[in-house]
Amino acid sequence: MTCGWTSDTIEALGRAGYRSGGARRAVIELLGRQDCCLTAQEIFDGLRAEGRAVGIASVYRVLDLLGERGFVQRIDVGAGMARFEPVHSSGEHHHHLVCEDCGKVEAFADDGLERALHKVEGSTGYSVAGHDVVLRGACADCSA
Amino acid sequence: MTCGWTSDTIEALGRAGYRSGGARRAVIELLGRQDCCLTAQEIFDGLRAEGRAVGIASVYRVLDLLGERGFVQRIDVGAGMARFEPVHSSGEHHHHLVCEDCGKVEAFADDGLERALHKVEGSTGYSVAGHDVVLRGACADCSA
DNA sequence: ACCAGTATGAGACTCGGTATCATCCGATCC
DNA sequence: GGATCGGATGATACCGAGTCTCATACTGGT
Repeated sequence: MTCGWTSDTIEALGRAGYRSGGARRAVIELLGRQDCCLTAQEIFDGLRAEGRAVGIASVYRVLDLLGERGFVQRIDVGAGMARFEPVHSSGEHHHHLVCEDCGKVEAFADDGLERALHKVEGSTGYSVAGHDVVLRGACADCSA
Repeated sequence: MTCGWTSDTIEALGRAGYRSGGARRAVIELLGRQDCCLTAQEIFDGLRAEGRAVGIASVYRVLDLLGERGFVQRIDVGAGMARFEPVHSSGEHHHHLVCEDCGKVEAFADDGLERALHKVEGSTGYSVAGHDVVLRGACADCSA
């Protein structure tokens, strides 16, 4: 899971002429260890917890850069703050379920849905770069 | 388009025991005249432009109430602010295309997509209350 | 080791959204 | 119609996510 993304990303940025400062590497390594989306604040806290004192501004800077370059995806589940997650080069790709009670966010993937989205995207008149799907509801725990 | 929603909503709130103050009615009437989503700020400005000096707090209060009751849907297209639009009782329902260049937001609807979503929703383990789909890309004008 | 220029972190700042509170006004009772 | 009660309203203080700025630290090349 973590395997390739972290090193691929660091390498690709290196090739693109970016210097490898400590903060950028730390954020990328932490992101590479995740399997679902994190908020900027969670990344900041996670790094502090590891004893790596990055500035919040650097976290946003790195996320911005990675977003531009397509290495992370920005996700908006509507809680007033953005979430970020690694984009794996395999093209594998998922969407999110949000529990409106406890705030939990989970991932799901569905081929039928992707096909339907792809079909729609061709007929919009936009050149569509990406899509987000968020299902809102109550998770198994909360609906009990 | 505007037809039923405005009066339906005002009536339903009346039946639910809410008093019909001027600000609430003004917000509902303005929303009823729209065919796509507005930000709270746009609603606020729109009402000021009409000479109806509502407070921004009232706009949010009304949107909150209408959201709870299912009369408006809150939409997050990721520009750092929420958008709101009327939910028509017909069940008719659409999603959004966002131009990442100019920020324009448009609506689209697709039955195949709805079917695919519905199918996924049954298999998640969540009791899904709703879904949002956002397609991001460049509109016809901007991609030219 | 030196230099040029990028990366970083602290903190000020912006702005969407929320909370508070005194005042207003609509509905009801008389 | 007028008094009264309680919800509705608007101004404003406040909060917090995210951005901007700038002095300093560090990287990579020489």
